[in-house]
Amino acid sequence: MTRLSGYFLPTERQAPADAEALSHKLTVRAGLARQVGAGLWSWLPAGWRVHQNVVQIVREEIDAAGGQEMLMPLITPAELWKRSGRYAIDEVFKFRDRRDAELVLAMTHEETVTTHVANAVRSYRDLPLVLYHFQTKGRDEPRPRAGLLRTREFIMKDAYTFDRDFDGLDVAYERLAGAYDRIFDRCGLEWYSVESDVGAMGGTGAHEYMAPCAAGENDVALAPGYAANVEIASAEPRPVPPLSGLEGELHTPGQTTIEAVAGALGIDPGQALKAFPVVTESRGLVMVMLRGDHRVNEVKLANALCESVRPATAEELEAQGLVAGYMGPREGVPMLLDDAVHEGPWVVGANRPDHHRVRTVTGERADVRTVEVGDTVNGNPITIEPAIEVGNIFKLGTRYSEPLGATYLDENGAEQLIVMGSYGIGPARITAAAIEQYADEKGISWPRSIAPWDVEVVSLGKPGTPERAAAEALYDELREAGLDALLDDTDAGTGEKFTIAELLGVPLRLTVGRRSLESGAAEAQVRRGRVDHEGGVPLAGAAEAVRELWRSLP
RNA sequence: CGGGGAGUGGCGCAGUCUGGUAGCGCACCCGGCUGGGGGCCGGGCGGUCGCAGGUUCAAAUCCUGUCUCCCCGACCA
Repeated sequence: MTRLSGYFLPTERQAPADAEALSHKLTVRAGLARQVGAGLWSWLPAGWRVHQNVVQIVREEIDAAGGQEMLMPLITPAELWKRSGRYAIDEVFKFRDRRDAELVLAMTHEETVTTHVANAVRSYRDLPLVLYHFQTKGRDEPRPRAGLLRTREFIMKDAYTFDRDFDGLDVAYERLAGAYDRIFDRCGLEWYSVESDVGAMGGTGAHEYMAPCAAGENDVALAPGYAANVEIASAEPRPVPPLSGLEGELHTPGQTTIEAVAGALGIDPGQALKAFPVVTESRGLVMVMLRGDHRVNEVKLANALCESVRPATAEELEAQGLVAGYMGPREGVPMLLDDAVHEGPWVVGANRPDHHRVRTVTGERADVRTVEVGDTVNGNPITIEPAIEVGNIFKLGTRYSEPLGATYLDENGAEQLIVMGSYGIGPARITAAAIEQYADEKGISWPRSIAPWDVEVVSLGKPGTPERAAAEALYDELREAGLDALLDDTDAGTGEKFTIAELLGVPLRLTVGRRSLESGAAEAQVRRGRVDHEGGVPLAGAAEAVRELWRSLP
């Protein structure tokens, strides 16, 4: 029973001055959520309805995939995190209780759930398992941003699978991936899954579920049949003609950038090589060489070298006789060539001021560049677009079962490590993504599956009038028919009611006023596209017509 | 963490440079009109200027310190 009079829906005509992202502005303007502190938000009643709708869809699909819902605490002993090795992560909220015991706000629940499984599971007969919960996560983000998009406290659905071996994990992973597909479809999002980086976590496979939108924090490379996070994407580079007409030493005074060198020599930037000196713990200085028109991808580089990298310092360069602005291959400095760098010839730095030279290059090769627009995959040019990560699935393997001692006895009585997967979804991000993807200049346009209400009845009549009575009757009838209806029975003016209805974004709006009484029908407008439904819906026996119309909505 | 910006009624802002005791629009309350796109008229309530200290006869305004928030980047299971 929801009447707008008396409902806590504080709308704003203007967005907060510091809001940038569309979903941030609309979340506040439509009275869905309010900020408490940096990255800390309260859900207001209307917003919480949306969140709950998303949660219910997720719950149904994870249950259907064999999930068993439970609940683990937000506060956890630091000891667990020290054992798993995650205590050192900066984003972990750490604090102490009155007895000075160290505690942690869980950022996810691998440690906790694995401990339970380690204690309870003894035999291969106890596996497999899919356990999950919806629980608040604490993350001390260095930079919360964009309203609900990146917060320091948020509810996540995190699921964990426990299997006897990697084959079992693959099966569970595929089943959960199928559930994820259905979840995002049902939520009405435009989405795709992309391969993602597993590097630091030591997993064996991972996908991210991305909802494209302007406020997205991730860049995704797309081509027909291909989607990958730019962090790890691979593609064929734009071809460049072989270098010709130049050889030997080149005088390039003051030309310290590829653009300057290419401009002065009249060559394509892709015919010169760029040097990117990095330092790793085990290798020391490594000279990464890329085509001049390409950029280093540090995630791919770190993955290729199997260790973290940092840029070399000026002192380290000098010690090797490398000259900033004119760096090139040099005796005694190991080189790593990007895959796009063939043997040559190339224009490269000569390692002395104001000089480049032409030469061929050889060395270890790896794909370490960032893809860019103009590259191709299977002959198709790629595009790159921003997206919100709304979910991720990850083959953890034994990353947690090993340190936390989660093992079982197999058929032969031999102790084996349990093989795990983890699967996260952020309902708040789904909510924000839906706003981002479908909002127009008037406000939000919810997918019907997650909308705070199914239908909004705008009553234009004053209390006591026949128009108002008709609106009330319609509202009652819709509710009795099982539709989730919102009645605007406030004494606001007509324009204000319509404006707020469009801001709030309920998928179907029915208007009952004088005209309705004359025609015997309530006007119906579909929020998506603001399309008037021809003839409206009859006031007599409206529920059936409304239900049918509602079913046809996006 | 680096760079930039901002804290003045619920929201959006002006006032700060050039100290003189706080103002505008919207919202809100009361009355009336209006009643199909945040309508109109009239009358009201509400802030001590993020916080602390200092200078001064006098501080939103000048000085010092501090807290908070936002944006870009770094970072980000």
